Amino acid sequence: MPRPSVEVERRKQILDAACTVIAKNGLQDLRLLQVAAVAGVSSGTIHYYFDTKKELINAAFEYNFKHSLERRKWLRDETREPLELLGEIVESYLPTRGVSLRAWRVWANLWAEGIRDPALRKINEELYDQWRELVRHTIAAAQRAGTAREGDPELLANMLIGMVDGLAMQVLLHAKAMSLDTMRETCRAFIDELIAR
Amino acid sequence: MPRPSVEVERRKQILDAACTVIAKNGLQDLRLLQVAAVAGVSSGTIHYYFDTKKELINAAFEYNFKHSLERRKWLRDETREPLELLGEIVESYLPTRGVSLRAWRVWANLWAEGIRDPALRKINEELYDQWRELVRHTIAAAQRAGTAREGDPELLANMLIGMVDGLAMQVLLHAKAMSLDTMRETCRAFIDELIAR
Amino acid sequence: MPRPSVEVERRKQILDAACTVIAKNGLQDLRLLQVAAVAGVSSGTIHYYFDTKKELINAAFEYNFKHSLERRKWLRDETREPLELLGEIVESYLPTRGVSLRAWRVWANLWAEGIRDPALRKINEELYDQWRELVRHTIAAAQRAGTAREGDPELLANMLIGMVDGLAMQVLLHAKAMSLDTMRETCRAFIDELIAR
Amino acid sequence: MPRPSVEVERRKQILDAACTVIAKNGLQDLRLLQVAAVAGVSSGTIHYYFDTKKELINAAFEYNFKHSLERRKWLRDETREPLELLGEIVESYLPTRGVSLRAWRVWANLWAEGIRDPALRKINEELYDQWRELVRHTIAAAQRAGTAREGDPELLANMLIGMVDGLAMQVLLHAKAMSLDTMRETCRAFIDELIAR
DNA sequence: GATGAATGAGACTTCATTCAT
DNA sequence: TATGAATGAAGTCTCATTCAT
Repeated sequence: MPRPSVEVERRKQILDAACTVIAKNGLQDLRLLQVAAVAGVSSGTIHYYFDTKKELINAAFEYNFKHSLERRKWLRDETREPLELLGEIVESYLPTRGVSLRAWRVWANLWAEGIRDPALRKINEELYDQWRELVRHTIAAAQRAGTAREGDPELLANMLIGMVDGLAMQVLLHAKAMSLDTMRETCRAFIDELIAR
Repeated sequence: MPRPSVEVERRKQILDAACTVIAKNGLQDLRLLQVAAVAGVSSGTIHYYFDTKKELINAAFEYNFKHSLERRKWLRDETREPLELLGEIVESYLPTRGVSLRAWRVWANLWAEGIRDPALRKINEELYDQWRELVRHTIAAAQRAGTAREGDPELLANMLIGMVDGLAMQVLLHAKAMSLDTMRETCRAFIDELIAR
Repeated sequence: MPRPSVEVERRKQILDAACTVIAKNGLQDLRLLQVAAVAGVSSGTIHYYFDTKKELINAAFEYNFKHSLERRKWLRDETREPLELLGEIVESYLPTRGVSLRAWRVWANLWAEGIRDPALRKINEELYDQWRELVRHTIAAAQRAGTAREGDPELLANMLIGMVDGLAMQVLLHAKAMSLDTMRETCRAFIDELIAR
Repeated sequence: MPRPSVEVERRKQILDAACTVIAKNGLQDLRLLQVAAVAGVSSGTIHYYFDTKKELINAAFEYNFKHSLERRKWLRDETREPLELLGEIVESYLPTRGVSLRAWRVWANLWAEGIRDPALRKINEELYDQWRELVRHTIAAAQRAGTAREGDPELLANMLIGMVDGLAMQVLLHAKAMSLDTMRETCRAFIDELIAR
């Protein structure tokens, strides 16, 4: 009596555990036994759902990506004031506590590994495209609404996204000169002083 | 009869090989035998100079960092026109071919690993501090020279550095929407349109 | 479905193989691969049951000790004539062929290693205590039975045990002046001429 | 200009260091680099004097043996009262502090290793023969002097030597029931009560 | 669906030995 | 004589993967 829901649920459970372990130990020190322990299953079960370690890892990166999109659905809100929305978009991308921090740490591993792995590059590109399109669209809306200056919205979007990504790495690395607050203020200033009219 | 130059030279040789392998294979797939092969020494020699793999890796990251500074000494040139110099600073940080690309790839691995390793965080911080100070100082000089608008130079420096770091990751990952040229134009635009008067 | 007997059985199998290899090669030249080969398992299986080589070795010494006790249970026989029993106790401790010889060789390695390892010292002490108590008790019984002279039974026990241990080493080392037979006669003489009335 | 005395001296220095390391670490954990360090020479020098590690070890055992004889020359004293001398012979073989303790620890390693190595067996046999002959001769002298009972002096010598060897091992292993004092008393009692008239 | 005992390839590391100096 | 940098064979240990249950 196959119960597909069980399989789907168990997969999620394992992938979530994998993300937790990647965030905590890095890809370098990811052990399937530890993923199994965190997921509360046996090592055999991991292989029942994923043929190889590589497959699990890539699926975990994909899971982390999908999860990020899911969490940010509400940012596609055409009724909000664009510039205000832009602020919230950035806010939602800050490496704060909890889920967002775990996601960023997983992402840092994807970047390092993606240099060599086309599958991971594809995942990165998907998120990057969506994230850039969202920002670009919101800036364009602000320009139409007259709250943002003229200027190529795609160019501005790339600036802002690059800034968020680069500063986030410094926050993750606990650079003294780049705390979470400083990052927030820096991004805010970019919006308020260089994008806003 | 001590041959001090031999030890120093051999260390460099091994560290350089390690950087090459990190850039090519990532930390994940770094094998000491491959480092040995690239360096043209035996595996025993690696351990003669470095007690453990971890020690070698950290020393390689340090080497990569010191090497980067060395290569950019000439950017501290007080006689140049500041805004022009700022352009060259950014240009020198682009992940172009050869040495710069290798350095960036090594750096991406340091970022992923540095989340857990305080020693690597320290290396990151040192480079970040120097890089930020250089950019801040150059922007301030441009403001004094009247070629840059008013505005907190530290804030602007953080924006620019974040941007470079974040966009560089996308270039390294071959994101279709962020080629090396697009990155260059984006950074140039930030300087020309938002920093310059 | 747990198969508890499998784990216990496999452990014994490995420990027995370890004793065989220690007796044959000494601790010095004990190779895990050889233990694995003798046990008929893979090297991985050794590590599945014992985290480190050291742990295996100590467990093997413990196993050798427990095994020795097991083999000599029958010597605690209150119905036997004490002096005759004493003779058989000594006889059972002679480094003759087979099991006893292997046990003695393992024991010689424990002695050399125990100088530094408290865990091994403890094992030595346990056997020594039991062995001394058995001899002391038997001598006392002989005295009560009137077949042995007066004299502190503990002192006599220590003399006899020391003698057995020291002479056994010479037998193991094939000293020309101390064959197995000479050892037997020497110990017998001690019992017959110096303990017996 | 060859100065043979230098070579001889250096050899002794290395052999003495080897004994110290064997006593401290056991054969198991003897490292040539550590012997070199204790001897105050380089690892290369060790190999200048000894072709292989095995050769050094065997020479060290030989050195330890010769050293023991040297230290006990004075025990061959025909003018002393035999029974008293016997007591001093035994006393000189107790594993007390300092030199004697080191010698015993080295010896314990020789025993364990000698089971397999004929060269070491030979060293053991030489000491054992001399030691037995000395004890036998002294007991015989006491019998002739009328201070010892009748009885085969070789048999009694073997008993006493076995006892000393066996008890010494327990002292080396810090067995609670066999302290140095208890060993001394046990051996004394054997002489006073079972050998002496 | 799930387990976990067992495997074995492969990695890091050690260390006796060599040899140019 | 003596050094110590360099070697590389060999060993321990790890861990993804398999498979009988």
